[in-house]
This record gives sequence, C-alpha cells and structure tokens, in this order.
Amino acid sequence: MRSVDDVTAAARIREAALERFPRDGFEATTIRAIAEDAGVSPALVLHHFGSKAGLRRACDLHVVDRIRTVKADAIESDRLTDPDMMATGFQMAGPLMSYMAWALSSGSDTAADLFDDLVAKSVELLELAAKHGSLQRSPDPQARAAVQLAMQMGALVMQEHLGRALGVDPLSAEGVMRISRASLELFSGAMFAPGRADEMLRALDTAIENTRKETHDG
Amino acid sequence: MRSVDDVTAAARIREAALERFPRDGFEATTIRAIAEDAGVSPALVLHHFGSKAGLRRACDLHVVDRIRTVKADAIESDRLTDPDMMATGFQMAGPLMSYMAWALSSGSDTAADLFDDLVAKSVELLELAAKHGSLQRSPDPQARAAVQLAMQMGALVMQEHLGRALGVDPLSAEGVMRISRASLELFSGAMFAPGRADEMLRALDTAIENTRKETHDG
DNA sequence: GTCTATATAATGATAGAC
DNA sequence: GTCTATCATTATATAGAC
Repeated sequence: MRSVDDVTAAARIREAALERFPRDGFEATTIRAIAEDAGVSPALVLHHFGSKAGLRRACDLHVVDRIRTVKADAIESDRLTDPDMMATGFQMAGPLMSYMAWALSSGSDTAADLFDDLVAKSVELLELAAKHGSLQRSPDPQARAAVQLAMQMGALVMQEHLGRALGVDPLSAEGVMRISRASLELFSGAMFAPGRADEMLRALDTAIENTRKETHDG
Repeated sequence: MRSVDDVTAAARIREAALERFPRDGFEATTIRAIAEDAGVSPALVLHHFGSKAGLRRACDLHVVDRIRTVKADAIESDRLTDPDMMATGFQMAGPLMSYMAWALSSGSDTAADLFDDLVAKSVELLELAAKHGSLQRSPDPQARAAVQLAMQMGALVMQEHLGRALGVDPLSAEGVMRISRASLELFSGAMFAPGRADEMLRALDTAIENTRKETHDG
C-alpha cells in the first residue's frame, strides 16, 4: 500500500530537486533546501546521490528517460498529429518538458544527447510525412528540425515572460490554447501576405548561394 | 588617446561580467574570476559596483539600453524589413541579444521590462504593416508577437545545441544563413501541404471556441 | 537508511593603506 | 582608484552513532 506521500525518500528527494533546479537554478539551489522540501536531513541527500552533481545527473537521466518513453509511445500509437507536434512542448508532459528545456539551457550533456536524438527522429518523421504528402520537404531538413525544436524548447524557457505578456498562466487551459494557436499561426505562414513569404525565401536562397560562391572563391 | 585595451577598469570589469554571466551562470561566476579577466583585484569590482548583484544589474541595464537604442535606430531608419526581423536575433547585435536571452532565462526584471516593451512595439509595427498590406492581421496579435519573440529569444538560449545539431558555429556566416533560412521557412508555412495549415488553424479555433463556451457555462 | 555533528573550502564583502 | 589582507558566512561533503 503506497499513498502519494509515501514514496521512498530517494524519490521524494528527486522530485524536490526536479522542482527546485529549474526554478532557482542549480547553484542557487542548496542541498539543505531540497532536504527540507523532501522532509529529510541534508546528509541523506548525499547518502543517496553521492553529491549535488550526482543528484542533478539523476534528475536529468530520469526526465530524459521518461521523455524518451513518452515520445516512443506517441510514435508507436500514431498519436503524432501535426497540431500536437506544435503544442507538444506546452501540453502533455508540461513539467517534464519544462525541466528538459531548463536542462538544455544550463548545459546538461544528458539533455543535449536527447536534443540530438529528437532532431534526428524529427527528420525521419518529416521525411515520412513528406512521402505521405502531409508535409513538404525542406532543402535543409536538419536545420528546419533543429530550429523548430530549439524554438519550442526556447519558448518553454521563456514561459514566465510569455505568461506575463499575455496576462495568463501559460500552463492554464486558456494559456495553452492561445500559445498553441499563435504558434500554429506563425508556422502556417498566415502572417505573410500571399506570395510574400516565397519571395523572401527565394531572396535568402540567392544570398546563401552568393555567400557559398565567395567562400569557394576566396 | 585610448587603445582597445585601455578603457576604464569599470568598463573592463563590466565586459568580463557580460561574457561570464551567460556562459557560466550568475551564481557559478565568481567575483574573483571576473576580476582576473579584467586584470584587476576582486576588491575593485565591489568598489565600482557595490555588490555582485549590483554588477549584474549594471550589465542588464547596459545591454537593455543598447538594445533599445539599436531597435529605435532600426525603426527610425526603416531598416526593419521582415527578413531582418526574423533573423534579427542571430545577426546584428549577436552578443547583445545572447546576453538578453540569458537575462530573460534567468529572471532579470530589467530584461523582462524590455521583453514587454518589445512585444508592445511589435504589435504596433505589425498593425502598421497590416495597414500597409505587407503582413496580415492576427485574431490575437498580442499572443502572436509574444510567442514569436519568445521563440527567437529561446532559440538564442539554445544556440549551443543548434550549433551542435547542425555541425556549424551558429554565429558564423554559414550558421546564421542556415538558421535564418530555416526560421523563415518555418514561419512561411512552407512546411505544410497547401491548405493543410488553414485546416488545422480552423480546427484549433473551433476547439478554442468550445473551451470558451464551457468556461462561460460552468 | 537515517540521523547529528563537524571538517573543509570557497565566496561575497569589508577595512584600511597607498 | 586601486591594492593587500582578512572577516564572516555559507555550502558541500564526511564521520560515525543509531
């Protein structure tokens, strides 16, 4: 029999750290504070995780592992509709993704590995969707996937500011809706006057081509 | 007569902090390290800025002030073409914007104020562009502007991962080009099959409408 | 597994000479 | 304005009892 508060001390410690690290930062978070949150002594934290760095590594691994599972399930079960993909960062595994975004922003190797894997997976899936005809191929699929993921994760890091600028809790139903809608609108090209986007894209491609020539000449 | 390295000690200290804070984090950066970078004693850092927090505040204010100036100039001189707006975070004031992105991600009030101002300014400019016909109005301009800015700033925070995933220095000419192009492609709707984006947008609007009804009923 | 007590090290900050 | 020397605090981490 195991109630909500009756998990092992190690798990409680990890959960406390999972909440504190992103909110206060790694250095600013003290073992003492985590111990108090978890209702244990500071020494027990070290006993279970060896060091503060060890605790962080355990948190990183835990989150990354759960995200991998969730993603694998989503892909398996074909629950990977496109609108979901856009809003995925703000829904579903909200806290999980928030931690992941923080981990990325503060230099976690474990999170970096997952980032690379997610980009690779996204490139694969995009290629699949292109074959199926629901999405269009990019001339630089790697860059498109990486930039999109960076933007999603980045927006997650900016949650606080997003919420304040919009006057809503970004994780509330209304917040998620407005942010999802705005994301989709941005990614749909609805912002541009018809034809304008393509025109700009071509201009940029020309500029890129010129740069490449210069590089090869010089 | 004033050579590059012969600026005032206070300025050297500030520049060192400007580089260290985003790279190592505020807490992880020691006054001693900054002092060494600037070639002065730790005590002089405190003498000029009062405290570590004071030094950070000085950095925040300095960066925010310079960004405000740059933005104002850009608007004044009409150098605010749309492709520039997209890539703005990665070009021009690269280091400036990188610091700003870090400041936002680590809870700077000063940076938060600028964020809000930039969103407001963007809403204004977008409305102007809509009148002029080069951009289209959004049903939720505030959300669109805020999400776009959050994504740009967020991508900046993710620079390191972007660079690694792409195999290029994200601030090199090639890196900026590829990232800019991918951004533009994403924001142009080129990813979606024709009609698909509008369809999804309508579906989301219906969902939002339903949520709103439920909220008013319940 | 969990605690109390403590060692050790590093940091922000101060005092005061020059 | 700039330094040297030092204080006071606080943090991680360890030792060892229960």
